[in-house]
Formats: sequence, C-alpha cells, structure tokens
Amino acid sequence: MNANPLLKGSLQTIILKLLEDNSQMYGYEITQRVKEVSEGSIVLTEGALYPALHKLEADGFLETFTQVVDNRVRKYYRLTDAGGKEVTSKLSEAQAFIDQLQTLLNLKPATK
Amino acid sequence: MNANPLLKGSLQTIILKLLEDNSQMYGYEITQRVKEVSEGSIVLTEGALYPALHKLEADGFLETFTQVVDNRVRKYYRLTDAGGKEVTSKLSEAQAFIDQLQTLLNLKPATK
DNA sequence: TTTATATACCTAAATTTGTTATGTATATAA
DNA sequence: TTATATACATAACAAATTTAGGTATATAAA
Repeated sequence: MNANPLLKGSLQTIILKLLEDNSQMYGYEITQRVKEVSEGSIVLTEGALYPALHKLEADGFLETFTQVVDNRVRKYYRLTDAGGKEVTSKLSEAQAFIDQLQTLLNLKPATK
Repeated sequence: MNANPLLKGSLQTIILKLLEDNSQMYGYEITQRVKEVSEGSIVLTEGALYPALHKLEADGFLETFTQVVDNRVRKYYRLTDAGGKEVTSKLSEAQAFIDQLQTLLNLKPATK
C-alpha cells in the first residue's frame, strides 16, 4: 500500500507527536489523520501501526483505555509522563537527521 | 555503530546523490565523505554500504571499474544514464517525504 | 438480502534493510 | 610488532516494515 522506504524509523515519532497534540487518539484515527495531513502521501499500514502502538505501550510511553462507540470498541492511547519526554527527544533527533539529510542531498537553499 | 533507524530507506538516495556530484567514487570514500559532511552524525556501516552498492549496480543504476593505488585495489562507481534519472526521481521523493514529515511533526516554521 | 465500503481491532509470514561480527590484504606510524 | 588507516567483502542476526489474512459491526447500494 505504501512502499515508502523513507517512512522507516519515523513511525514511532509520528505517533508520539500526534498524541502530544491530541491527548487521546485511537489507532484507526491515527491512520486517518496521517493520511489527511499528508494529503494521502503517507499511508500507515495496520500491520505496522498496531505493533508500533503495542511496543510504545510496552515501553511505558503510552497508556490505554477503551470506549464503546456505536457498539464498536475503540482503544484509546494517551502519553504517559515518560512518553511526554520521549516525544521531545524523538523530535530533536528527527530534526537533526532531516537537517543532515538535506545537507547531504543538497536540498537546502543556504548552508547558513 | 550507527543505530539510526531514520537512516533506513535513505542510503540509496545518499549514494546516488554523491555520485551525481562527483562522477566517480569508491566505497570507502563514500563512507568518509558522508561522515565529514554530516559532521560525524551519519556513519555508513560497511555491511550496509557494500550490499547497497552491489544492488544499485545490479539494478543498472551504477557501473564500476577498478584502479590500483598504492598496491590497493579501489573499485570505483559511476552513474549510468538510468542512474542519472534515478537520482532525480529519488531526490524529489525524498524532498516530498521530508516536507510531509516536517508538516506532521510541526517542524516547519510556516505552512506557507 | 447480499454486497460493498467504512469503521475498528489484531496477528503471522515474508521481505527489506539495516547492524554486528568477521575475514582478507596492504600501508604507515608508534 | 602493534595499532590504525585504507579497502574490499560476506554472513548471522535484528528491527521494522509490507502483505495477507482474520474477526466484527454499521451503513449504504444493488
């Protein structure tokens, strides 16, 4: 569905950032939000998303609670305190990597 | 050595771009150049680099020739015509992805 | 009513792409 | 003679995906 090799490694960061901005979201909602905001160019597959959410929870960065809406169960995620710190860390890592990559690929207008 | 999950997917693009700018480079030279330009923050491991070079050659994007310098063999790579087109394609993909990622992560100063 | 689409979760097999570890070999400085 | 730099390479392992499949409800269309 996606076939975007560049996505690799940034999925956790995307999830954490969305939960920093929204306080609570469920899995399906995350896929839809990413699709919207990226205008369809970044599509999260469920096979990647759910394991990533479970791992972030196992690592103590997310906590969950369920809610039933229209007879369907939604599993909501929210950041823990540790998760809040992790967002900051991941974002600065991402920014640093993007900067270096843009330099290497000459995708920056000016070096200074 | 590296442990940078964000690198995944961008290695081929980095190699192709360097060869667009330099016309010919050998493997070891590529690792050193990347380390220099990124100020040590992006380190290409040999276990990733050489297989990537071999794959790009097998795909017809690179061609090779050897040269002996100080009794040591250097294997130089250069872009083929197909490789030249591939660089352009990979660079615009990378730029688009970086743009979307920065939007998602709110790492952009202004949306417009 | 049955089919398709959207919503909503999940897991398992296979694949891609990297790291880590190891091997070979020469040049050079300590 | 030892360590470090240069220069290539492959193999075992690990991580993070894709692809494919499964379950279930709601709703609109045929």
